[in-house]
Amino acid sequence: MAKQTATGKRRPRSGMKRGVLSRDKLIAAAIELVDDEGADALTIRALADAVGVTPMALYNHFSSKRDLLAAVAEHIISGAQFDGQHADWREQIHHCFGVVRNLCLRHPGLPGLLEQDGAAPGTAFGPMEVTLRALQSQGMNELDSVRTFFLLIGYTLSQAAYQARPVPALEPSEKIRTERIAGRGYGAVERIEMPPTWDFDASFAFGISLILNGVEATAQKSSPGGDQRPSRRRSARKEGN
Amino acid sequence: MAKQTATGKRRPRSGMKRGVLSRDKLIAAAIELVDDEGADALTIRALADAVGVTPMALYNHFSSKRDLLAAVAEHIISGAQFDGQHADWREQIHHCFGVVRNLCLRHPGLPGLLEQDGAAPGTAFGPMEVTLRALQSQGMNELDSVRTFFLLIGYTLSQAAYQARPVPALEPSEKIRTERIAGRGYGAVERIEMPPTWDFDASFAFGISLILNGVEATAQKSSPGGDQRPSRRRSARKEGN
DNA sequence: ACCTGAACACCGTTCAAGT
DNA sequence: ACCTGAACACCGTTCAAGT
Repeated sequence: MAKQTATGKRRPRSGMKRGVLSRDKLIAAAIELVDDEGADALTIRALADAVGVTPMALYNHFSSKRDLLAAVAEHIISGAQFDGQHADWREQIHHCFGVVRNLCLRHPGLPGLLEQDGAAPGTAFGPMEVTLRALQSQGMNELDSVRTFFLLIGYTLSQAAYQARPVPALEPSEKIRTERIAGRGYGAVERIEMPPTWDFDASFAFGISLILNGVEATAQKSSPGGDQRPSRRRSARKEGN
Repeated sequence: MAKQTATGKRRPRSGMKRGVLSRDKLIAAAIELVDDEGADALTIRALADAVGVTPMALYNHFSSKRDLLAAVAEHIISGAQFDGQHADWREQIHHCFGVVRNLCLRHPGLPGLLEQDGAAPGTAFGPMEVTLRALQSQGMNELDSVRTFFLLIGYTLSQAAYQARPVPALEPSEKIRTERIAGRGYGAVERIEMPPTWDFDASFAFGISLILNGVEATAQKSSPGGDQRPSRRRSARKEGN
């Protein structure tokens, strides 16, 4: 489980006196807290309480709460395998963001942690690597593959955050039903007949598929006519939209 | 500017004694606070201070902080025109989410408010209406158009939130450059040569276009071969991924 | 009906002190 | 090196009281 300190600062080089505390133990306790009671339950004081220690003791292991949050997020993510080894690039991306999503659902606090203060450092590099390889294997240029990665990760996190809300936040279908009364001039919204319960899995799969269809369509639009440089596959630099 | 009280509870039916306070004034002050100092600066106490009153006085106008946040979000959104009256459905959607995005950039606290506690009630109905109409005009069924709406709104909010961070949170390009050293086995990530500054506008336009390309491609995939019901255009119910 | 004042149960963090 | 204890400057909210 490799001791990679996110800050890289004060790694205890010898065998730490007698592990009453320690970064790893604190992170484990923090994850338990988040999983059981939500991201808001992870406070310095609550964590100190959970491990039977004074709040200030934590500052020997984390320089701030932000540092703690980043460490928790990184620990959760570092255990995941985003590369599904699929031959098909579409399956590869589907797998990758399925893993991201499952991580978020298993640890409901994760999206909140990632959005916090920009507490995700090298954290997103795993999914990014898989995505860039998959897209560039289809001939997409660097800039556009990074943009597409942001599209995929943004969508995935926002949907997972929505689904994993502490109080289920009204499922979309019920939300619509409840508020529909107030709707004025919202014909299309009022006309909707939603299923009794929202199928988040199917909805997410649909969204990713649609994006991947968009990738294929976008590639077809830019390549057949205007591929000026015939040599390497890393051509097609610009092209806004 | 219509007196629509979000809660619908205690609307002061007569002309309010002498408007020292009032929901509208408080909302205006709250927006100013959020715009100037970020979403975190909007606290009950700070708002009370800004209008020269005791914190508890606010509870005569809002039942809780959540209620206040919802009112602020709704006021910001209610002033926007999401329907650009474009004939082309793609332009229509582009305009709609461009407006959402501009709202978020002009009021940096907005994405935070919307993600909060599910504080967006009928708030999303404007963009939803425009999107559903546009998509259904292309023959997309109800379920899929709602799913696509969630894709569009999720992407838009996540990108705007990222861009509008209090401290610019490291632009993507710089983030990559800074962290690249630590990257192990992230070949594609390390190989990236990003432009000196990230063009958020172009990136967003690319993302929306890609999604719309995906909409067209998805429609083509489901209609030509397998349209079992020839009658109405609201066919093609299922089709997972 | 609207506002004040004191208080409660929380936060993250600093500082000085112990061992 | 690691932990404690008291304190500071904050939160949202309740409760009792004023007008």
